[in-house]
Amino acid sequence: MALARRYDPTASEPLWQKYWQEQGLFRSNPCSGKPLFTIDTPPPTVSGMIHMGHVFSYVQAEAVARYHRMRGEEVFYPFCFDDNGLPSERFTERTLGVKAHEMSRSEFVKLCMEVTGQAEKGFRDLWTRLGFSCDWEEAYTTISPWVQRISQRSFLDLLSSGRAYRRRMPTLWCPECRTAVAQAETEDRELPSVFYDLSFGLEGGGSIPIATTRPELLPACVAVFRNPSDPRWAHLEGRRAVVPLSGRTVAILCDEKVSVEKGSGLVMCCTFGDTTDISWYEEFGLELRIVLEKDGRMNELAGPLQGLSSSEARKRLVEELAVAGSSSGGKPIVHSVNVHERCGTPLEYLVTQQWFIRILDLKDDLLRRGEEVNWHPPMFKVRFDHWVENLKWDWCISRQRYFGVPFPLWYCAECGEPIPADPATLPVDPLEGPPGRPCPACGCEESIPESDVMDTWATSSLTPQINARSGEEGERPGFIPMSLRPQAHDIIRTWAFYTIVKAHLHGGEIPWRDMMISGHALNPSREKMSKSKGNVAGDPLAALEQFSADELRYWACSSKLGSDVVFSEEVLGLGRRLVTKLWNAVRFASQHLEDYDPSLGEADLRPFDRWILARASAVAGEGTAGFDEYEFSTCMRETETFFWSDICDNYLEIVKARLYGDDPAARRAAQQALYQALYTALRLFAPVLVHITEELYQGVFRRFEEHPSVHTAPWPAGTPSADDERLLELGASALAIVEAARKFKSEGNLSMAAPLGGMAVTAPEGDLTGLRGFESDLLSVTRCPSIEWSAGEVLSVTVSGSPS
RNA sequence: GGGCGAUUAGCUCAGUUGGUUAGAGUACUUGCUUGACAUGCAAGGGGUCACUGGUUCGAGUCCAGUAUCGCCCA
Repeated sequence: MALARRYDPTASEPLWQKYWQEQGLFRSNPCSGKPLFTIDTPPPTVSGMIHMGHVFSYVQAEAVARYHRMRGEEVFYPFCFDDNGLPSERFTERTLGVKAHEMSRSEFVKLCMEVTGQAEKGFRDLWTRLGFSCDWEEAYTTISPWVQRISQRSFLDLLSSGRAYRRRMPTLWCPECRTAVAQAETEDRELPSVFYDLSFGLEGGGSIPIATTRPELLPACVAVFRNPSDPRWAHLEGRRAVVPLSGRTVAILCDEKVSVEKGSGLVMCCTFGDTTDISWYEEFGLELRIVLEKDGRMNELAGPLQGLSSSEARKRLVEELAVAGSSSGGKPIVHSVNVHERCGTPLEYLVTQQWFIRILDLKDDLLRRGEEVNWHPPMFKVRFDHWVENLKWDWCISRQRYFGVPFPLWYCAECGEPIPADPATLPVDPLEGPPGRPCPACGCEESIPESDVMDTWATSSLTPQINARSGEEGERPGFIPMSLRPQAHDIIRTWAFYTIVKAHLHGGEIPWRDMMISGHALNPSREKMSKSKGNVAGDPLAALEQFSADELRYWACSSKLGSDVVFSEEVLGLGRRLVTKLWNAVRFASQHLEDYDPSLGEADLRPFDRWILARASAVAGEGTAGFDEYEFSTCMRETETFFWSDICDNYLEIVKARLYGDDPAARRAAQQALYQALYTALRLFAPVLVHITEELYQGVFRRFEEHPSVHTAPWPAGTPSADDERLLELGASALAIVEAARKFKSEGNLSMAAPLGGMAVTAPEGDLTGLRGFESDLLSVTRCPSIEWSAGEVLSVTVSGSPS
């Protein structure tokens, strides 16, 4: 069983991945009777971007899965892909250089399937190379028919319970993607703009200054507002303003929402420039003047500007206003603009007909659900709470797009009443045929299919129901709430939030008991990596050419849960160092374990042997406590110290004399403790350093153990006894004696192998007997002929050199 | 503007409920070819725990405020 002189991860890692796959070690078996630990893996969006951020958070969750498997739990750990939806569409458009609206829906969907299928293969290869223990038999994609069926059934349920409603109203609209979007899909960006000073006329003579960043919305202006407490404009009471160029007149109204400090204290209200405009429109019953079309271009209300994009229109209008003397120019500013997170395009507010899930009335319920979930680390619950408290819109779930789950709906051609699909026929695409039943309201036989598709989150918020096969053949009762949702903190407002919404609406429960929230991987300049910023460092596949999977995993698990971490080659180098050290230490130990007999008990163990086992126990206890709180880095740190410092630097050096010596009992005791200590360290490292630990397990430990893999071996339980506590104290004192000897040699520029003349040790009376038990090992490790013991207040050591 | 988090050795970070002299790795210095490993081993130097107040016998830790940075939401 001699191990090679060097470990070659490039050759070994794929072999073990293949071995696990062939052995089916990670297939979950619901009939095993073991306690279930179910993981609601968030299906990554298939948009062609695999980056270190994915590796970072998915590896952390994977290590947790391995830990629970070793704890003897039945781990359900599926993998999956969120392939439907806008990100995939944009990815397909980008990859193939096509535009969705330039072809039929079915043609485009076909292209999307091909492109995402390719990308999914890339993901799967990457996860395999990282040594993931997910159950590929449980893989699903959100576009697959049975997932669509669950998603459509969810919609029909919400429709019949009155939660889903359709309304024509101002909605967030992306002119680039030409679809409605939800509040969660927007983000604020600081963008440069110009604050223009316009001059409005007053009916009956005079003029008033109005500042705006959006002069192109002048044709949509329906009122002017002032703050009622602003004395400057009190004289405008009851008067009307004249809109420049067009000469239309609009009312001058009062509202507290007008900022007195900003601009001139007068603002124009256009339908719609922002959410304030929407609230004024609703509150004051203003006229609706829509000038922007769904593609972001001006319509006939804009007169000569018709057909121009809003930025072109702005330019032209500013020129015309200058000529007409209605604008005195503007000053450049930087302000925060609400943009679509997928494409960065500033959002418009258009009046369109959309489907919504009513959630604004559920804030209290949702906050309570958030309370029921265990958040790790807890601070992220605050982010969830704030999101819920600040919700402004019901959840808009309809998208004027193509590659998504269709609404299972038609509308009556006569009265417009929705005709839901028969649940038995799901999944359906209404574009492919009629509903097969008449209008429930008027009996009319003719129908118009709904051509919108659902928001991708409407489906991916159902991952617990998908994993539970809710309403499907092979339904898994009692699956919800699942044990764990691992995810990164950027998708709390989307994935976590929507999933909690759906679990609340469908089952009146929480989707999972625990959440573990990962941080982000940062590039070396400490910036969040994002493709749009072009600052992505460390492409995972490129990194796997340079570093082994275990090294990457070491990096991902070396920081506290939830904190953002720099992708650092330095930390990867530490991982490499540790893997090498593990290899060398176990290789050395294995040379002395040829004749190891595990059946010999612990009766002959010497104090240092008992000490290293007590340390193993203590470390296992801390590692276990860490993993139970999803703090994998605690386990890694403690185990690394135990392995490197206690086992390698101290214990191995101490027992070398016994291992090489000719006292069989002393040697057997060292073998016993060495084996147990290393086996414990190996298992504590196993969830993270998955390949090297398996290689060492198979090469050295397997012939003494019954488990086919280190990853199915039992997790070392740490239950230090009272005796252990005492041993740890005495061991620390004994090591202080070793340290004194080493210091003596180091200061004398001597080799550690140099012999000493002798040592005089003073120790507290109560420790003396215990310490003398360490004597023979102390003498051999320090190369010292004898120790003179005496009682004293505190431990002190005097070393004398060799007389030669 | 509101909120969350961070600030500890040159660098990257630990520091549990307040309790001796604040730790690790790395970098640095000086040694050591020690019967696994020089990707190693030993020893050493290096910190006003961001700042200002407060509570306490005692504060890196608790409280209030300030500054800088990051993130989330307006």
